[in-house]
Amino acid sequence: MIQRRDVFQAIADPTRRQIINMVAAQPLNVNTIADSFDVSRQAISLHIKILIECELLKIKKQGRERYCEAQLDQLNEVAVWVEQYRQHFESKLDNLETYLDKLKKERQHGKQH
Amino acid sequence: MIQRRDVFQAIADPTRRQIINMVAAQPLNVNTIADSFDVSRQAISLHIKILIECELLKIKKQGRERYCEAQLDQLNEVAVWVEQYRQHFESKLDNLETYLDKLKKERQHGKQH
DNA sequence: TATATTTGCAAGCATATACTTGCATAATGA
DNA sequence: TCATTATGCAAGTATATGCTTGCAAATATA
Repeated sequence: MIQRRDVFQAIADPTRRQIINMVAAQPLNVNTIADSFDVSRQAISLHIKILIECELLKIKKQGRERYCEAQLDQLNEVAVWVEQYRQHFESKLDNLETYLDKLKKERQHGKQH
Repeated sequence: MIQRRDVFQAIADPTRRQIINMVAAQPLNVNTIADSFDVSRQAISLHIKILIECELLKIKKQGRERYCEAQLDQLNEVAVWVEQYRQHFESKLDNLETYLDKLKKERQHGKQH
């Protein structure tokens, strides 16, 4: 049994998924995140550490505070893995395609970078 | 710490992901799956049990053999969760699109039903 | 400067997880 | 019928995981 630390394992924990959810909406410092949970600050701090290791989170130091920002590129790995089975659970392949077309068009003449 | 047994946790293990991969291609009995791995049959049997509990696998008994079939509807939960953050990793959009095109072409003139 | 705040690090603990070996059960086939 | 095959169940073990409490370091504030 080798110690894993990959994205799949990172998002396996519901607390970590919730943390991702919070910081995806807006960057938050460690204590603010910790306050939202019943467990200790240390417990949350460890979750954050794991998310950083998996590069799902990055830290911006601001004085003594550390702001956590979502950095979810690595989720692409999960997306791709799941997508390959989409035909198995829905045949919504076309739907997704439509969705991607829409997204792409939005990018092309939208408010993109 | 409550014992979890959800889809996210199920796919967190690389061995289980590989099992899903195998049976998604074709139904296989327990021993055939186990033979593909270095660990004991029991270890694989437990992984299969977990996948069954999460309804990612179903069993068709055939005599004394138990054939494992992929039943990946539950992966939709993961797909939906990841999709909500797609805007965060949109740069890889084209990659996925290319991938889906490939999949679609395979469907169109492949050995598909 | 003294105190409060934000945070990390370390040690310790209970439970979960992944694995093993041994044995039991049921179906198949000689 | 008896050996073989496919499989599950149970007990045991090592490591991982998620958590706690205590303490230290760095920054901010009175």
